[in-house]
Amino acid sequence: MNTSRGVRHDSMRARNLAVVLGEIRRSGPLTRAALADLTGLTKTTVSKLVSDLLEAGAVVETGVVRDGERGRPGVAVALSGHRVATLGLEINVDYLAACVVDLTRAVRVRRTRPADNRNSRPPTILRELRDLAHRAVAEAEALGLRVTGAALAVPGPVEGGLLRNAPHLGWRDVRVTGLVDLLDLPFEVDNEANLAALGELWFGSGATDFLYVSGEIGIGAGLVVDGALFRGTNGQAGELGHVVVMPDGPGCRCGGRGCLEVYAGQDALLGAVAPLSGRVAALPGAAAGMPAQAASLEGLAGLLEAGDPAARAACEEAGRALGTALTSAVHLLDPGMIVLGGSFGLLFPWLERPVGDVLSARLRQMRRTPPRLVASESGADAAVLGAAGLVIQRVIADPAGVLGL
Amino acid sequence: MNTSRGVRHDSMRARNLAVVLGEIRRSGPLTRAALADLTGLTKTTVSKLVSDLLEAGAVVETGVVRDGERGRPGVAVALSGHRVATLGLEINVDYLAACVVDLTRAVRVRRTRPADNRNSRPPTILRELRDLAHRAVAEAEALGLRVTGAALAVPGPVEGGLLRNAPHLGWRDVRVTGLVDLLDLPFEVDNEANLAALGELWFGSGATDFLYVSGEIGIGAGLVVDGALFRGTNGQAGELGHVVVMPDGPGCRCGGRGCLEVYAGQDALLGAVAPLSGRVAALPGAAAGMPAQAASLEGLAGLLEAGDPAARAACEEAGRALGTALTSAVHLLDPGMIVLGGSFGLLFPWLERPVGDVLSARLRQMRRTPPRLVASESGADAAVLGAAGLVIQRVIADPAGVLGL
DNA sequence: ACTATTAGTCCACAATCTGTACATAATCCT
DNA sequence: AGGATTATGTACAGATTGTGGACTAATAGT
Repeated sequence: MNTSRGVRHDSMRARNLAVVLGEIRRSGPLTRAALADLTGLTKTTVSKLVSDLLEAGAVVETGVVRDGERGRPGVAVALSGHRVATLGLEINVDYLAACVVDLTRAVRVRRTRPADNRNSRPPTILRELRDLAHRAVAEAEALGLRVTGAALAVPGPVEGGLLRNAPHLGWRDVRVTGLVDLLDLPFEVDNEANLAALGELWFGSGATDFLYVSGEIGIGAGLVVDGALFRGTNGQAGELGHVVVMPDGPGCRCGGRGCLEVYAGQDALLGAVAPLSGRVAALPGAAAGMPAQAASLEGLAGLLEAGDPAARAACEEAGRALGTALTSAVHLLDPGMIVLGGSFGLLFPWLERPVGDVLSARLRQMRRTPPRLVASESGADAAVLGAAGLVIQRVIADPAGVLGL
Repeated sequence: MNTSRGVRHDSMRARNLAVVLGEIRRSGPLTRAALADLTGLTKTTVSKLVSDLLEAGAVVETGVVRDGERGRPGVAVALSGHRVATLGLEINVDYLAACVVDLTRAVRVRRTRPADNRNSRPPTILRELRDLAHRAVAEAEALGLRVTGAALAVPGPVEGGLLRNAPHLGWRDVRVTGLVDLLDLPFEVDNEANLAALGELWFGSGATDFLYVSGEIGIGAGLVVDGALFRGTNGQAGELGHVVVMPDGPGCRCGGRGCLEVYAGQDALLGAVAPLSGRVAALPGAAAGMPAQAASLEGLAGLLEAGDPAARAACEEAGRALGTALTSAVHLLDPGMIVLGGSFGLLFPWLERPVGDVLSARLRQMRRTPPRLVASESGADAAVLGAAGLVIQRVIADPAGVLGL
């Protein structure tokens, strides 16, 4: 627990700026009078705070609100997308990505670079990422945006700026904060599953309480409770992939046996239909030249569409394993909803029934209603977007500090 | 998400009172000068705040600090146990309990009343609990204490003042907030496992990051991260008892199969040595006239001490199941430590090895070190104490509101 | 004894929010 | 159409609370 600092005049003002900006963010364009109502501050105070935010370029007046009520109409104030922006970055197994998002969470710049990172050494990739980041920032500046911070998504658990273990990259204990110096920006790093969950929060359906299940090559999850990410004690919560499904099942690369990943990881899913790969290649969805993984996953989807019994059986088994692991997750984490993302989002039509069946059979008596099961609304870029969104959140939570008010 | 209110002068002051009081709580007796350093407030402000807290009876001056440094010695200020207190209550299967705790978290009044609540109807029990509470409050007042709030621990999940489902009491959807009117105090209700976790936090070893496992008749758990309880979306997180250990194992009363409770619940543990109950009764520990459950649990412990192979095998199996469920819990919740409480605390010597073996075998590769496994420091009264402590926390977090400053 | 150093208090001052008053701009009602 | 009503947003004086430097008090070192 950190030392809790007292409130002084300047921090009172800083807090009130954040409250006003946060309320504008949360409840769309609002008049000063409405803001005064919502925040409990007086109209006078709100006026002063809003005029500071206008000057800083954080908000804009969007025009007079004529709502049919009588009385003088107010002037609506909304977040401004013209000045403040943040940078999201991602290192994944087969690509690097960068994006710039403005204060309204509109995506302004997107750059992706395919790369087979399995065969590269960390310094090389970090150099490439830095180039990508610089180009994205330059592009944003050309649009008149000021990039105020950055965050990076990596496919593995992070502890103090150190990527602890990314088995699919073959990296262990790699320091990934070197970008800070060059970009000269506030910088954060976090697990891809965590940031993808935040991507779903801010760029998805609008739900504020859910467990986002990230089905990539490994399986991770990020829990969002009341709009905030739950990280656990060491920031390693949500490792759904190694929840025990069958205590004496087949061995897993984590050293355990019968983990979820053994039954529902991408290798397991694709391996189950491997004998059919000839057929997969012949399907129209499987274009030549694409990375092997993606082609195979699309191939699997194609087989499923075509009603292939082996593919359906593989999905059925993976789905039931996922349902079993999610049962434990629901009991322990108590999520408001379950969102299947990544490859599980793609395969949702074939996973929904087996997963849902297991969940409802096992949870029916304990809970009035088991959490709803839905497919992710955000796509493959959830993690980069979540990274940029995380920094936007920091700006909104402390406009005074970040924008120098 | 609630409307976030702006900060006004009075809430600034309220916050600063809380900051000062919180710092006194956290870092023991402190001089005003030390408080100014820690909070970032000036000596002047701290002096004024402290004098208000002194007047309200929240703190006392404990005397001059002569630390050998040169310069005028300061006067240490510490929490006062003389005026402010709170009430903790508990309904469990075989007893009712009440306790009064002062601001220093010293237990001032303790009352327990054995009762076989399995065979009673809610109104009867609630009436008895109210009597117990009134007697405890009267006793506290005789000590010069002012009881400012109360909390109640119940053996089942709570949603909005409603005890949803307490299978071992046979209660469903019972409203347990009726005590408020009579006591005329702020009042809260929560799950016994959650409050026992808080009991461990405030009355146990002093750790601030752990998963408290409550082995009662059912099995629950409460996660504490950085001194705060994690409750999940509906306050139902930590239901360790129904984490899946073996997907197609024996049926559980929750409607699932192979839940942890099936393998390590009290019924399972005692049932495994049931054929030996004749021997149990003959052991010195099992005095006649005690409630059946307690006698059996002690009996089991007696058999274990005596090296009984069947009892040891039962513990071994339960321990391995617990280890399996805890593996999933560690992956999902990322606790800093695991504390075994309730009957698991009692049986710790025989559980430690099997649980620890499973945990370290399954977690070794994923984590530098698996979370440490320890027995609870607090006893059977963890939940009542946690309830009273919860209200104390409320007072410390908002002295202005509670004490009327 | 004298000096340096630290604790705690006093008082004038500064920062910020509040509350009332007022100009402004709609709708409602006759 | 015109006045009454109602709501928005700003101005100005006032209230609350924290700040900062000066001042007194109490101790250790020289």
